[in-house]
Amino acid sequence: MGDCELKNLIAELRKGRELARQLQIHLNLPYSSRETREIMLLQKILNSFEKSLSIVNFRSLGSGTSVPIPMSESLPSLTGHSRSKDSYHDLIDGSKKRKSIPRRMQQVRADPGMGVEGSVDDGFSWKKYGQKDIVGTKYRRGYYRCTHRKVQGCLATKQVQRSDYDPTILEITYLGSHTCNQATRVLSPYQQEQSQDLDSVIEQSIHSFHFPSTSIMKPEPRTFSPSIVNNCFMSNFSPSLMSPSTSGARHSFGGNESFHQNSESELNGTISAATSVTNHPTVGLDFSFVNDEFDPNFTFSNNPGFFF
DNA sequence: ATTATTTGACCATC
DNA sequence: GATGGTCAAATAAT
Repeated sequence: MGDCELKNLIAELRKGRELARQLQIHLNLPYSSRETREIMLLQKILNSFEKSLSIVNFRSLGSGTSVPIPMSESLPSLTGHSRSKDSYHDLIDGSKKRKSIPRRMQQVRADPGMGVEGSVDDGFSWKKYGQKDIVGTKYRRGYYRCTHRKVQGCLATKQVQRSDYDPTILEITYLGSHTCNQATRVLSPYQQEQSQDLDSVIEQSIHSFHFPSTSIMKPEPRTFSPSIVNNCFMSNFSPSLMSPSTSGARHSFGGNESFHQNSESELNGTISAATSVTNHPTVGLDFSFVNDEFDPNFTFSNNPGFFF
């Protein structure tokens, strides 16, 4: 498929997706008052568009297109408050653009009965340092930091919270980039490049639509994606990038992640990390990577060829 | 005994 | 004052 055709196809898919979203808005939510069937249909329509875009974009990746993800532009409502003494937040406070936080969210689906949130083995070792009840959400949020924070000064943290809509989904927000040797271990430069691409691709498989309770309960509407990255999509990737298991996590929980750099800060130069190459079958998991609201005006200065 | 997690207090921000 | 993020003492797990 030529570039032109591909772009047209993507443009059409995006148009369809936006129309579906508009329909969603015109249905005059809150959803709770709507027929479940309507909601489900609408979600299916949106999911179809998202899947299509994911597939198409994956193909485009095969042709060498690499895609940066505007995660730092997203999820403003998640930004929350911070302590100025924290060096990570000092970075942010230095520039007034809070949205430039290297923040990344993904959703991980776990089979019922699987480990507690936060025990996900995503290839890095984390230490829990707190948990908090968050207003408007059913489940408390767990706070984790890299276990190498003390020794190596790694500032990477993550927040894990069970989804209100689907308790089997864990919403994981990664903050900051790993500067510890976890970030570079095992992976060869080639693998790191691959993992970056994988990360980019997965980010594009985002399915953005408003979930009812979120729109109602949170201060600002957020967009979430249901877990739709299907097996077909994921199976296209190298298993070595799929399932690390070198951290001390006790629960068998495969995953993949990498971290986007903060283009404006000292975080520059940190290496996007993926997972170890330990090859465990990814069982009982369904990963979904989440982005915020689609922004048609968003431009990717680093990559003019970016589609979504 | 050591390590990890939980919990309430504290602090910054809004 | 409400909220979210972090600290550190208490507790639990190994």
